[in-house]
Amino acid sequence: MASHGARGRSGGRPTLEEVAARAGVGRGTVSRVINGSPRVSDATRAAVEAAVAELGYVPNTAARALAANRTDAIALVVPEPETRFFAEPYFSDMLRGVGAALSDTQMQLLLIFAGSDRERQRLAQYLAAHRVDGVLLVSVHADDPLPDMLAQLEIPAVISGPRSAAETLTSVDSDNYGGARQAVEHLIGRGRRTIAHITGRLDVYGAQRRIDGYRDALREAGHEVDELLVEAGDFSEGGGRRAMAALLERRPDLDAVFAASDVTAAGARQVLREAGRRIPDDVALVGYDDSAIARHMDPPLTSVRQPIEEMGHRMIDLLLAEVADRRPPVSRELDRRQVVLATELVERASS
Amino acid sequence: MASHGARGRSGGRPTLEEVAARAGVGRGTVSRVINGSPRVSDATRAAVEAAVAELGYVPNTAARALAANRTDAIALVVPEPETRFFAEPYFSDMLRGVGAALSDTQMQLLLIFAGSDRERQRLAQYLAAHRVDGVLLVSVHADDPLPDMLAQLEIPAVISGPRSAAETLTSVDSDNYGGARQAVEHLIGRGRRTIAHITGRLDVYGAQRRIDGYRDALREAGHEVDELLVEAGDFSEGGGRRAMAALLERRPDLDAVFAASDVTAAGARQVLREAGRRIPDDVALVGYDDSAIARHMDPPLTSVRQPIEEMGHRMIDLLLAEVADRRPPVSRELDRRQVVLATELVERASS
DNA sequence: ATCACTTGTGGGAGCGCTCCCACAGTACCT
DNA sequence: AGGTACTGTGGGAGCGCTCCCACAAGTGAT
Repeated sequence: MASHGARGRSGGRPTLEEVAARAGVGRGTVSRVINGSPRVSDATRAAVEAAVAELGYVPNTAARALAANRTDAIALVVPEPETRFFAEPYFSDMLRGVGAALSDTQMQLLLIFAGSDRERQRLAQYLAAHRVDGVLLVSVHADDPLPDMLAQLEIPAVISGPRSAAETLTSVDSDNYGGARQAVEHLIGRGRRTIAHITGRLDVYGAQRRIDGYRDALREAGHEVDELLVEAGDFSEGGGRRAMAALLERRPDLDAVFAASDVTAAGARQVLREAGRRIPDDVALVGYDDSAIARHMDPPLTSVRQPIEEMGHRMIDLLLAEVADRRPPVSRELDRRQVVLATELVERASS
Repeated sequence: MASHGARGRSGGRPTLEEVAARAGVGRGTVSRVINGSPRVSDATRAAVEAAVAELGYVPNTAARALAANRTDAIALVVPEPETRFFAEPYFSDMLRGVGAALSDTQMQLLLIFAGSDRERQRLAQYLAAHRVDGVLLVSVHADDPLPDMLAQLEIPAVISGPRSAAETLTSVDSDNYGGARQAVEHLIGRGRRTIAHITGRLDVYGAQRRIDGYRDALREAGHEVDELLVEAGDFSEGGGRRAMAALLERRPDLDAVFAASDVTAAGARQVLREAGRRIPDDVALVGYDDSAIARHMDPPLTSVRQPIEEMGHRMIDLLLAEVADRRPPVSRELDRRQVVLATELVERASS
């Protein structure tokens, strides 16, 4: 029944106090040096830094968090049932950007899954406990209560993909409207006349914007918009199959399909093949996301690339700025609270 | 120049003390209830729980961490340059299992990237600061100093994929040897005679085990092992292309290829196509990982599925057990410190 | 009746830091 | 000479918890 381990024993990790003693200064001064305060003389700073190095001092995060009421951590909240989300390359790319942006800072990244009800409840606890300084929200649906909860708790948050045109949270998104236009204009440029669209989930704002882009591109090119050429999908492969089948039934004369995701396009491709349509000879196909699937599809899929990695980077930048500012939740210049990044069409053999 | 916000103000989040006052008990008693100590009478427990509910009390993590010298957090360390790693479905699946296992606990998940030197240095600081209770190590190379560092700091750690047969850390892995055998036996069963192997990175233990499995399967079937049929890859697509080209040059008569990853197989497939070989008619192709790419390849790729999600789950279970045990770093039963999970061959049109 | 445990409880001490007030020292005005 | 301001510094108080000691009350043996 021996007691509690190395707790409190000397020989453990050095504390601020010990560094102070070693450097022959007070506790406050060491704290100032550690935190980069300018109000320290050069000589003192050097002495403290030497002591820190000699002792191998590393600040105790918990103590700092308790005293300063901040955590130096942000959370990336994944509200999807994990299954859906991870299958997409979206996540990996986003994480890459987030990681890159974070590696310049002292911030830690917490990954929080909020798919199931139990997980969401735990998340609510985390947030209530202010266990993180800020939150990154990805892939949120229109009716998700999470954003409002964050606003109420006054926790800085940045969302990828606004829930609507009236999004109140700071958001970073790619230009879904412009991306869709690029895709459709490309198809028109290739001489396609009857261009169908398989949409994403209709409760996702970005999917709506892609529909808008699709319509406007057709209109401006002088094509009429036939609603029989638009079929709802859900970003999934199965959805792509179902939608493609419906479209072929309604408009067997179609000669191009713009799908709201690469996975959707993969589903559509299967149905087109089975129906004996050649790609791109009979039907041109364009996807969205420029995922690994697009490169490996047969034929390789033309796709709209979103700068997801950069989006992750920008989200972090904005979030850290909000965390740092803290005070003015309203007053700040509202200019760049809604960032929209350009997309790029990657042309491959499918169109 | 107003001062520091809501610090210390009443109306903030309730503390243990306030809950105690409300329930008419002492601080210690509330702490006991919160932490599920059995040494509390039922009546008192009920009173405290009521107070907790009424006040919406949530424990302050930082204070708890400081007082108890634990963090209730574990880190998932990704030592690869992020680029490589995330491209693989491996990561997503692993994360899914980890997330699932974690959602039953109070533990948080920290994601730490340790690709660049700066990141590695930060990681060392984290660990030195004991910012996490345990560490999950994925995808570690043979010469990585990380595991030893963890051992020295006495931080519980579990590694996915042992670095060698003599791995000292607790590890969870899939049966690379058996998986390779499955693949090769399958090809032999299909009547293939001249089966090549494109290996993974040779400094990865799992890749070595796959080579062993490949060789043994051939031997036991009475085939001779021709080293001209083995070419080193590196798990990447480019590596697959290079290796395939080399193999075709050396042994143009080959009629099957077992690639150490799906991505490698994708590279090999391109070269085979360009060389005019039909899959599977002329050359059968089998990959490893059963990733999304396998399903979407043309033809769909036969592949060895690893239960990566389950691996993530098991890793967490083992890690939490180590964290909970704490004391006996040596004495514990050593039986299941090296867990190996079975693989499964997913047959598709490529073989 | 006394002793020896056990069970449940209260509250002091202390975890390692940040914040801030106090104050010595110096510089520059009136 | 006195005032005012600023710079650099030390250290008290306190963040919200856990750990543990002390102790009251109950239980059963002697």
